Amino acid sequence: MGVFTGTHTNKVDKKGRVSVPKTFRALFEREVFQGVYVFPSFRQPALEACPESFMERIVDSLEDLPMFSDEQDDLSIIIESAERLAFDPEGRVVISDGFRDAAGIESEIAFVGRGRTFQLWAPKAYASARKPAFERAKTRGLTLKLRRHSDRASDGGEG
Amino acid sequence: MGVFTGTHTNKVDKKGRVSVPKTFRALFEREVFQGVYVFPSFRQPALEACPESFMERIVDSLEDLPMFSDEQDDLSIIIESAERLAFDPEGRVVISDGFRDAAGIESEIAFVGRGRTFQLWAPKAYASARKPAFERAKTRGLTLKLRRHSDRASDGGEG
DNA sequence: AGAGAACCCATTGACGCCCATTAAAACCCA
DNA sequence: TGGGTTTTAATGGGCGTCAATGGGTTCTCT
Repeated sequence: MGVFTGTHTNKVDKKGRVSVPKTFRALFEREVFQGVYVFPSFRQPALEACPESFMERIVDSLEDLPMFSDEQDDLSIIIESAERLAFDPEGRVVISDGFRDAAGIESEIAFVGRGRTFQLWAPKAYASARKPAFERAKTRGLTLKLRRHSDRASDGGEG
Repeated sequence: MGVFTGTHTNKVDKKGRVSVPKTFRALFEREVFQGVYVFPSFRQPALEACPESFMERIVDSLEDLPMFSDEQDDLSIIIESAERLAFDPEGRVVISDGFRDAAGIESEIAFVGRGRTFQLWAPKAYASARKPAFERAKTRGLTLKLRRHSDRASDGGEG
């Protein structure tokens, strides 16, 4: 299946195009739509990105919230603001001016793997946001309870 | 299935390549991706390494935490900093400059088995980190409660 | 017709692939 | 059990391919 990992920095050209890293593009092979869905993060000065199948998962999850509830209303902004960007023949996408401004992106974009999704950052902003996160992980001694081996993604239940 | 055990030291060449011990590589036979995922440890001056299946397990475990939560954000640094390194035809991988610096690695790398994962150390650093750990285990009389036999991670069992 | 978008082509530099060599462990037979 | 042989892992370096990049051209829609 594969996951988005690592941080890869590529250049934005005059036309606003940027190459999506090959290792990321490889995870789109089984997607019907060859391109990414992008929307602004409301927690960080960055953009969130994912394949179409994951966007559908978000939509489904939103449907689990009560219809007409404040929560559903608010979170729906993800869908409302999401742009659908197709790859060009060389595997590039065009980031709109509005999105670049929102993330403070200028001449370079850092693609940050997040597992089933990834983020787009201005390299500097990412560096300054990541450092404290690493420190927190170190000093607070963060731990992660691993799923048991067989406990596959099947949404079954937790151990 | 097999586990990563023991400590094996190999040389790093001018290109930053290092041979992954054959006994370790043998445990990748059933993996789709022939290579390792590597990320800096935030507990020790070393690098953590694992097969893709284990990295997916980490991703799945992170998904058990709420999307957009602080906790998920902080722990995601594992995935964000993880590099995906493919084996070359001779079973070597390239360790980036950044990673070598982070672990103080120069001309040699010690591969340290950790069961389902393994670590990469500068041999000297490993030697000096291991001694006190062994002493602690001895003096504190550490014990381990074993899982019951059948309590397998029922991932299909062995062929 | 003009603007914007999608496509095509050329360049280059890093990385993956291939071959040759060395070192060592496993094997075989006396 | 020892010596000799064979296989295989580890190492080193040269070369080709492809991902990333930049620019130019065609197409489309208003």
